[in-house]
Amino acid sequence: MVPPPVGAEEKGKKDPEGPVIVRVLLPLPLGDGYDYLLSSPLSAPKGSFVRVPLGRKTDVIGIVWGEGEGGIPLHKMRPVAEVLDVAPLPADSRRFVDWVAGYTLAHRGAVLKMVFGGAFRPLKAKDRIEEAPLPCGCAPPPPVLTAEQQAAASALVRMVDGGFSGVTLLDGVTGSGKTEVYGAAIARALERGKQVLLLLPEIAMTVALAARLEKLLGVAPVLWHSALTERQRRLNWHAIANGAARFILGARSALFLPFKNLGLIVADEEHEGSYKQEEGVIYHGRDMAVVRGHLGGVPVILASATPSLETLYNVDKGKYGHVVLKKRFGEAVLPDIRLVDLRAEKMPAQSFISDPLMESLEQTLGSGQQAMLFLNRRGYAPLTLCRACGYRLACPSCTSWMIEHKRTGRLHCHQCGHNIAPPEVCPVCGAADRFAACGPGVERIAEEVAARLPAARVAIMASDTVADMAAARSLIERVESHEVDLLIGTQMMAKGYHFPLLTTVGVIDADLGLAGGDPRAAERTFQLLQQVAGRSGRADARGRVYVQTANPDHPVMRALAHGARDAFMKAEMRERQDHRLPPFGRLASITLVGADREHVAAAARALAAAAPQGKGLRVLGPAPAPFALLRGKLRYRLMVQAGREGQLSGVIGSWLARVRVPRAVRVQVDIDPYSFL
DNA sequence: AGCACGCCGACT
DNA sequence: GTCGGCGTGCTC
Repeated sequence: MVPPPVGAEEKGKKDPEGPVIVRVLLPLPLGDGYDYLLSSPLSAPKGSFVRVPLGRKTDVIGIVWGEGEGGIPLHKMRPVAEVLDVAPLPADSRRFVDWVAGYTLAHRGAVLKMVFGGAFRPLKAKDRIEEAPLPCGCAPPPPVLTAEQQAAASALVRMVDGGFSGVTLLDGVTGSGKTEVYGAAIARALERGKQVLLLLPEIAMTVALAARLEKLLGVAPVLWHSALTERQRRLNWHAIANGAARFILGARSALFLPFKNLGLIVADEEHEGSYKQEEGVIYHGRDMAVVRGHLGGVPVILASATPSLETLYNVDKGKYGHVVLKKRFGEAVLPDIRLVDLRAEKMPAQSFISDPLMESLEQTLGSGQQAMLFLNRRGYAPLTLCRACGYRLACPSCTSWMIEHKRTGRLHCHQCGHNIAPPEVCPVCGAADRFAACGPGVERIAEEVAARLPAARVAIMASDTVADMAAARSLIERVESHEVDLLIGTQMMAKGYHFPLLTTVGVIDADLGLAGGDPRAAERTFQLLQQVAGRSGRADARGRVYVQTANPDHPVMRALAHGARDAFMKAEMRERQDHRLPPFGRLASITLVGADREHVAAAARALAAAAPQGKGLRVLGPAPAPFALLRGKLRYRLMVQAGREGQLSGVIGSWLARVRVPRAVRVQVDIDPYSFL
């Protein structure tokens, strides 16, 4: 710390109550905050919320992060205007902000912004809620658990009791009742007066699970996700900060909330790629949950039926505990998974449902049960081309095709949302009526079902048909109450839903996710298909799954058909080890984004020229990124490959600091990229 | 992130 | 002659 100017120092010596200089972190991407003067009678320990002037604004809220750092003339320093009547941000929350900023290379202030939850304002007096003890004695009776569930629940409860701040994988097959098992650990943490955070990868699932958990635990969870209104957001934020909220169910951003006495974190569906935040501060919700737990001395439960390879690796290494549920709950057994070899099926053109699958659908619906068809493609057809000249309708501002949607009657870009009316004639050759829809999307499958199973009541579940949580809820209810016979959907349908009457699942194109050079493709495809398969046969009737594939010998398909998850994961792990890919090595991607190709390319070259040398470090690229054009911006990509040891973030941070990149080119760093797109 | 300053094109 | 584009720099 640079000593304050002489005058101030003298004053400070004479008058211990005199002004002190504090470092205030602001929820803005300004780096590490600014120094402000704090004069008596104000006092503000670390973590205090303060109102400070900034530029022409007088009402910026920041947090006292430490002592002033000096290095700025006293006359530029402005005074703290007010110390807010809000509990200071606890030390573990502050350490978490520091850690995440250091790791992700985001501005510390940008991370603090997440702590503020987007809309921090002090509460009005009438909205103040005092900390309320849990209503005792009115908890619902604990659920009836199987012996296997009981053993698993006891192990997790012991972890909570022991105050063991480690990570445990709750590894239970689909339909094994993981919720009831981790529910026991949540109940115990609540009994002990602790706050519990339950994370889900997507907000669409929170509402359905909230109702189930309230029934199970007798406590309605406080929700935290991006769809809250500003008032709900403010009330929930303060309830979490003052401890009134005990049980919080949220999306990944909930990790940054100012918990008063957090005692347990559960990350459900821990393998889900949607835990990865891909914009702004780029982080993986599951990994940061582990960090948050570690920094707060809080146990963490990761739950999944198809754990990620990284998590299984940590189990193998003995770093994570492992609690296993091998059996489905009650009478249910795991579904029978059959591969349908698309090379051997003689399917007519424009037909995508094979005979074995169609027969099974007829039989299933005929006997009053439900079925589900899975295809991870929205819209009617993924590609529209001109049969006269071969031109493919593409988005003008993205590297992507325009995708026909019957629902809107338009062609949509799935990257930027740009949409157009179907053109009358080919924009290249002028031919009329020569456009051909190539391949199926969920709408086209619905069309085929309507033609071949006209009596079936069909619903489509995709992000465009289920725009908000109310729509998702109402669709789920329609399926639950058997107003729908056949559900056709994309991956949003794969997650956690429990439809007792659903016995048959068809996977239209199991090979879809395997194309391209993504090293995680096989793992992801396996997890997704296993989850989809797991929607079937969750009550007493055994489920049947038809997996249509042109690669029945692919390790993913063989593993699915034989229920050989562990062997498949072991083989994947060897592959990763051979290529020094995560978790055996580390990756970071650096993407340069800008409107001017020359500027972006020049910045990428400059960065590559200054690349760090060193032990086990490799910098690949620059090359045009997979979506080289996105929303009209050009994208170049560098990949950094490193060994397991070493400070990857630090190395990249100092590298970027050495290179001057014009402001018109944005630099996006993704430490531990999940998707290579 | 916002906001101001500053230097080059088409308008009352 | 001005209104306004967004490139650059600053905010304790």
